[in-house]
Amino acid sequence: MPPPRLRFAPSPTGYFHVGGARTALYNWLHARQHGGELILRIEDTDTERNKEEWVDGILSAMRWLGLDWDGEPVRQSARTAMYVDAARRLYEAGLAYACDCTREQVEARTRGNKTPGYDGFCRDRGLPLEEGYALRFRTPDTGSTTVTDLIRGTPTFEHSTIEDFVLLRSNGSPMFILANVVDDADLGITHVVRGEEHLSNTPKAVLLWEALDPARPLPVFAHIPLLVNEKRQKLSKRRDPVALELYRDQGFLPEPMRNYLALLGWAPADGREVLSLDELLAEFRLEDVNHSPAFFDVQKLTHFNAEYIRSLPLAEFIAVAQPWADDVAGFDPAAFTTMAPLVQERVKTLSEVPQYVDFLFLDEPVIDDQAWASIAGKDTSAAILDDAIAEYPSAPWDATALHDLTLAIGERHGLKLGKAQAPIRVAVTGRTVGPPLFESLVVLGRDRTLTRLQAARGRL
RNA sequence: GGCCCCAUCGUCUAGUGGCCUAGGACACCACCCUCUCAAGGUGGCGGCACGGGUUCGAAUCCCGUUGGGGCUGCCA
Repeated sequence: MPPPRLRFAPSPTGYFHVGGARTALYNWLHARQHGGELILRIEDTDTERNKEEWVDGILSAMRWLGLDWDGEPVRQSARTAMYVDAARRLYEAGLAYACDCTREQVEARTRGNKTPGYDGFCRDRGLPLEEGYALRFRTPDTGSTTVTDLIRGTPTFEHSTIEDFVLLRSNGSPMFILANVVDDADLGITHVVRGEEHLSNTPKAVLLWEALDPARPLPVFAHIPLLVNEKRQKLSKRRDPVALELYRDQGFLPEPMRNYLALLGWAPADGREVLSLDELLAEFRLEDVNHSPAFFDVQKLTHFNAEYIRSLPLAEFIAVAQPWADDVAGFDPAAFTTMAPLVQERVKTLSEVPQYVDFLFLDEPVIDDQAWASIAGKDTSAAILDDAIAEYPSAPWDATALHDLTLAIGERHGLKLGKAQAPIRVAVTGRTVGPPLFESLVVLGRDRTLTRLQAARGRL
């Protein structure tokens, strides 16, 4: 079998969302695991809604995910002549006809019909193919078309339920279905892998494909289940906050995103969930993809992200996390490097990094109100701080010594270490949660620690 | 409304007629560990939408019902 040729065909009408990303991933996996090619085709035939910035967004999102493509992206807007030419051939062969009906006229005529859609009013009027007239495909009146789909089986559509659909708008520009089919044929596409929302349009595509070139074998179709929101509706660019870049900007890594997306609708034979790209490439099977829609669950994505972050070699974690910590005033790379291992095992997203280390860089910690209230309300807080202020100056400045010393201070006041460390943590970091305290104090230094303890004691 | 697709714990899934008293993961709860928080460990909660068939036997096959979704545009 010759290597397959796939295409990912997004339209630049909004930001690139996770549903598109998964479609791209499935296309990429199938192409690459069979030594085939992946064409990136920008479906920008709707000039009203397309924006160049969205095209850039698609390209950068693909690169971020690590999905490459072959050759230059194909721009449909640059291939209009080819679609119009195909339309003209259809018109001349009598397989399509010109139409001047307005939407209002069609609605007025067809109101109450059992089979909705265009009524074929212009079929035999012999209107010329020129500006001002739309071109419609002449759908067969009888018979049916069966779509052969790797995932769905063989859904059959009666021709009587398919209206004479528009190929060219009255301004002469091609519609999606025409451009789509002409391009798939011209580019030698062997597998059409796309979202299930296109399944209903596929018989039209098959009809068109056969009308254009009956000798050319049809591509293999694979309609993958939709990604849905919590209301089980198809993910929408406008409605749902699922832009890929949104996740990138929140500190999600591309690897866990890719891993999670692959598992939304597919699973390996055993129970593994963390799969490398190589493992996905080896084990993914398009024909094993699920049939039912999947909810995009940020909580599970977050879990994957945390797992990947923890599994990073320390140097790599520092490299990806540093830009986030760098935003904090007074950022100190050496101090950050020391704290990094303790931060790495705690953050679920990179955006959480600053809150674990900012106290090291700022002149004074930002004291969280709730955290302060939690120690201000306890009468032991002052005594703990007093003892620490008295004894820290002469203590060996290492984590073990500080641990033991603080443990002793706590016992003196009838507190376990968990309680005893609380006022010190809040005084020094401003928060009740954070990296291990005594390691933090070591990095902070004795002088700054004492200054903060005294400041907090004064505030009590 | 018409056409098409789909239906296992809250979520993602394993399951392709007997291995299922339905397995795993996320989330949630409890306990353990523990300087906070995580991580880790142990345990728990929780599901085959419903009704008919077929079969010695059904989550798995068939039919119907219900529910959800997609398409139905001179959007893609």
